[in-house]
Amino acid sequence: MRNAEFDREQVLRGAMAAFMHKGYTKTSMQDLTQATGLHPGSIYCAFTNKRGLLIAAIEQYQLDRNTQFNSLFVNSKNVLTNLKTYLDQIVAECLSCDSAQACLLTKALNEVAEQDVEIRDIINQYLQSWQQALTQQFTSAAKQGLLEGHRSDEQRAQYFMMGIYGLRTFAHTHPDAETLQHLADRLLTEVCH
Amino acid sequence: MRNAEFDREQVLRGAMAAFMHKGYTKTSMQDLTQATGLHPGSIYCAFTNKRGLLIAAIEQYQLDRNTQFNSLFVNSKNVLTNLKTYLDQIVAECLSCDSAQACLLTKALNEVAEQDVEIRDIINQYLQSWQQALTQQFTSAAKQGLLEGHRSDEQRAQYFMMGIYGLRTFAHTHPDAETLQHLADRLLTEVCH
DNA sequence: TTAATTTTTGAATGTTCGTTCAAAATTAGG
DNA sequence: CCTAATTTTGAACGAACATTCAAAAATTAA
Repeated sequence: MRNAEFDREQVLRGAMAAFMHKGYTKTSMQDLTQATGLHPGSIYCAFTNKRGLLIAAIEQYQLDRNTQFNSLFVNSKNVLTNLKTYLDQIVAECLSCDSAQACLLTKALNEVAEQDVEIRDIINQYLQSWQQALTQQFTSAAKQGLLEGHRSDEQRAQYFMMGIYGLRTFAHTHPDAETLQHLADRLLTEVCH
Repeated sequence: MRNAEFDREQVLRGAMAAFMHKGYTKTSMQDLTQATGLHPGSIYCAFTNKRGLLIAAIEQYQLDRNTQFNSLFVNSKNVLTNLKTYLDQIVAECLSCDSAQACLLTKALNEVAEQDVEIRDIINQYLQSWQQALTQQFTSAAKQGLLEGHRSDEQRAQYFMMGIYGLRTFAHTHPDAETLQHLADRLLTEVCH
């Protein structure tokens, strides 16, 4: 008997970074051996193939994002303050120069989802659970009397997600703090009215 | 002497469809010979290489979109009515089953722009001219007294574009007419306030 | 009709890709 | 301290890839 030597999370974060930087198709196994520190055989032993490594990396990404999300919203602050902090984090991410600019879920959704139903379903499921988490926040905000208008919490969450998707794409052409921050602030204002 | 036999626009529309359907990297030259009806040698003769064909296809895409945009906005109707029609067209596009669901500009921006500065600059230029065209429409709308609030026309155009980007991504997970239409209507309402 | 020029054709090329596999290394249980 | 079980290693593999190129076909000008 023998246990695997590598740290699974560390390996997956390396793969995540590679996939986010180059995209799935353009990331070669050579890139992945370098990014993960694993030899080809080990990758195939642990993750079946390149596609399996992507799926595992997407899962890890979702876990990390979930942790980040929860740690932001478990406090007792005003929900709107938390939502603003959340958006500010995304704006900062869009402006950062490392390859975390893009969301791996939407990046993979754009690239492989049209060709691979199984991966699309996995990503859709993660995005759906993200939407539900956001909906809960708007429910809390409503209970705190922070929202105007008569839209459902789900509709607010959907509009919010649409805005974040758009913000990330827009950042490609306008990687400018002031512009992005203004759009983000506007989005938050709008979604609460 | 001899002129090329093929119809350039027809060839580029075929290439456009292939790139939109499979993405740049996953579209093989074999796919492209089939989509364009041209043999490899002819493609290389006319467009230098696969990358050159993408650039030409992107240019054609922008020309087609521009024509479509102008033909919608040259009429004398209420600008808001035109903007609504424009959004409705995009919603319908997102729901269509053919490979025109995605915008080739943003699709290529996501896939190759991080690795290819020249293509990124080309796409950014096209998106910028689209933003300017939208800004003009908001300027017209303001003159017609159709807008409330005190945001600049450019800011409205940017928010509008962000919304469209987001709508297209959101459509991947919610390919549902009612949901998308609601988001689009909300976007238009918001951008005018 | 001919000659010059250009495009078309599609097989061939070298490269890179994802994947495999048998041997070597490592570890845990008995 | 073995032995069985599992992982690691990295060279090797066939397939698929973008690209090339020389011969053939087609067009135009003379």
